[in-house]
Amino acid sequence: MATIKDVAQTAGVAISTVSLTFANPDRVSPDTARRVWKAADLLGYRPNPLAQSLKRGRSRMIGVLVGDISSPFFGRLLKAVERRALERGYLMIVADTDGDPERELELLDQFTAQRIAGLLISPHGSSTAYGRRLSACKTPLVMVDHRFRGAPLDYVASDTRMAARMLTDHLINLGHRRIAQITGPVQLYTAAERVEGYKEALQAAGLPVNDDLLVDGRYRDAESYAQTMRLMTRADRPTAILAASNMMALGALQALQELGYACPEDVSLATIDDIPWSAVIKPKLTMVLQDIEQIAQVSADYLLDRVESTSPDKLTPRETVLIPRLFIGSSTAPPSSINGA
Amino acid sequence: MATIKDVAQTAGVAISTVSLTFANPDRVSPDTARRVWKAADLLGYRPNPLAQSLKRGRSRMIGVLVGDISSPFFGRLLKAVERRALERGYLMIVADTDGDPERELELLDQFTAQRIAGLLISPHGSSTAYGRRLSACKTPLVMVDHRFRGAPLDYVASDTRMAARMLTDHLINLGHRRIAQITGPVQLYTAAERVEGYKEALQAAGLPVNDDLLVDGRYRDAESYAQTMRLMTRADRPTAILAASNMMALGALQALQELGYACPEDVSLATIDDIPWSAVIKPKLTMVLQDIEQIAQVSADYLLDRVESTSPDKLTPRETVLIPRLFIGSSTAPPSSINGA
DNA sequence: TCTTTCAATCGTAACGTTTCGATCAAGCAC
DNA sequence: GTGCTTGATCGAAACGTTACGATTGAAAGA
Repeated sequence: MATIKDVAQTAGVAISTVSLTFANPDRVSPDTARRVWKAADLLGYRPNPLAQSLKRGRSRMIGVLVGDISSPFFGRLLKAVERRALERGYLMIVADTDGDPERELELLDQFTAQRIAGLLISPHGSSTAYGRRLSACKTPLVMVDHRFRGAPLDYVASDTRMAARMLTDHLINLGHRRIAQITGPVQLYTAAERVEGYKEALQAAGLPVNDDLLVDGRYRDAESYAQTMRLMTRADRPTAILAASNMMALGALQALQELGYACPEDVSLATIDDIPWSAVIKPKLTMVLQDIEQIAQVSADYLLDRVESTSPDKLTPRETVLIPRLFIGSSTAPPSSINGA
Repeated sequence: MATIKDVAQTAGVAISTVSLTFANPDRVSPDTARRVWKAADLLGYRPNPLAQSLKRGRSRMIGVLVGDISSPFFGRLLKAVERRALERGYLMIVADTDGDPERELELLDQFTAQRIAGLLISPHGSSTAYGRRLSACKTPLVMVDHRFRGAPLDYVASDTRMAARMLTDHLINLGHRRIAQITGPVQLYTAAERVEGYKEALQAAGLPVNDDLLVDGRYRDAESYAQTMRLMTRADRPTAILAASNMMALGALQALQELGYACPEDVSLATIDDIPWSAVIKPKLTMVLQDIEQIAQVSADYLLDRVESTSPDKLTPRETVLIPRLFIGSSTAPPSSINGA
């Protein structure tokens, strides 16, 4: 591959002049610029990003660290982030943490060793040691979807507490009194928020909060399936279930079907997050939708703005919390008189 | 960050000795090695991958270039590839080509400029110029899922022709005679193969191949929806539909539902590729499953084997074509007497 | 005792950039 | 003609490694 040296030679100028021509064309004479460009063109010159990054101490790559690459949410997020980053001249390097904070920190180290320009992270840790590590990171960081409380970092997500609140309100309005939530792991920010939103709604309606009705589905379909099985075989089984994620909604739905409960006749089901194939799932699930592409674009822009800022750490943390949209499907209905409160 | 120089200083040895210690510990005295390791540990030294890559002319990253990051197939593939690559000490950089060959080649250039060690690619081009560009690439390449005919490159995928054949055979065995296929864009390898498998099955059964029954759904749900609408409103409508991808199966299913056709009573539907939420979709779709994790692991290994080989281009191209598995759901049944042939 | 050999270690030249201070010639005022 | 300014260009050092040839010093062979 042609190097800057070759270009300099064929253009008959010094290496530094070639470099200058690309960095700041106005500072060389029009004639020189033309000669340099012609030579570069002729040789098919492309600057070596490795050399550039080494010199500059920073590469034109952003890292993305998420809990599960293969989930539909992150799939769409990654796609949109990659597109936005590319538009702004950055490549994307991604890794899967499996939701494990240890792994996450190790990957964080690997990424920063690569001198990435910035990192989009969905943080899964909760310990203070973990928090220290996050805050100590010198490369720009933006939290997306999940958040670590107390870390003064940019944060982009949709209002997940409100999402839970909207769905719970909806179920209450339909007349439900025994509403269960299949939650995520509560040490996770989003999971905790969804519990909060749920409680808020109940309290606002003057309904008691019954901890028995909060079961941990670990954000996984299999766990949710099992929890739903347990939930629905209890004497005081709920008349409505709020699944805190789409995967868990599917687990729950499957359990209901296998137990022979009709939805929404016997039990209502509502969920957070869109399901790609929601159109063909019967019943059509009642859910709150997030604008994933919007989250992706805003977070990528936050990150790159910070990256390109002259004093990245002096920027005060920004936050965007998007309002989700309630979609009422056919999976929720008033409780039947047999089961109703 | 500590550099190799700092380590050398605190260990009281030359820089080159530190380098040698990490590269080939047996070639330094045990005492020196211990001192170097201690110093490195003390300073928290991590070699700068940018410097290493610049010197070596190759980085420890692999690129992945796919048509749609957000599709469930590639989501799972990426996850497994990333894991395997990481195990072998490589990071993954990924980009979305949107199925556009132009974009693909541009990205290929960007990736090779980064001196990636190797590239996993799902090639979407078909022109000879495109083929030349692929073959001219000096970094190791492995084709996955899609393939460019005639390029002497490693290739990993499941036997997609057989998949189509299996499903068509199944439908024929049930008694169907008018079987439509909603195909992908036929200039794509996988799409063409799926058509071939379908034709093979028909011919083997002595049935005529009717080109009217082959409609292009472009591997997209919306297109498939429209094509199904068209297909099912014809006088000689098919009694069975084979959708060449999961997305297209969903589009077709939705169209059927909206037209009021019961599946499988009025029309059978079968599809290629697993659907993550197949469990809760009614009816349970008859489909062929591919072992995506296996594809991912084999392709990553092919790529890294080639990367780490001393003469990568002398290795003869390897090929793994996995046998898919037929799952018979409840979406296929014998044709009803009214519509039957 | 004098070479020879060999393992251990070292110095240095790359890899391809960027950046900063130095140089140079031309234009201008005096 | 001298001194200044200014715009264009240049040379060289640096970024953090690797790898090769050179240099040790001590053990081994004659």
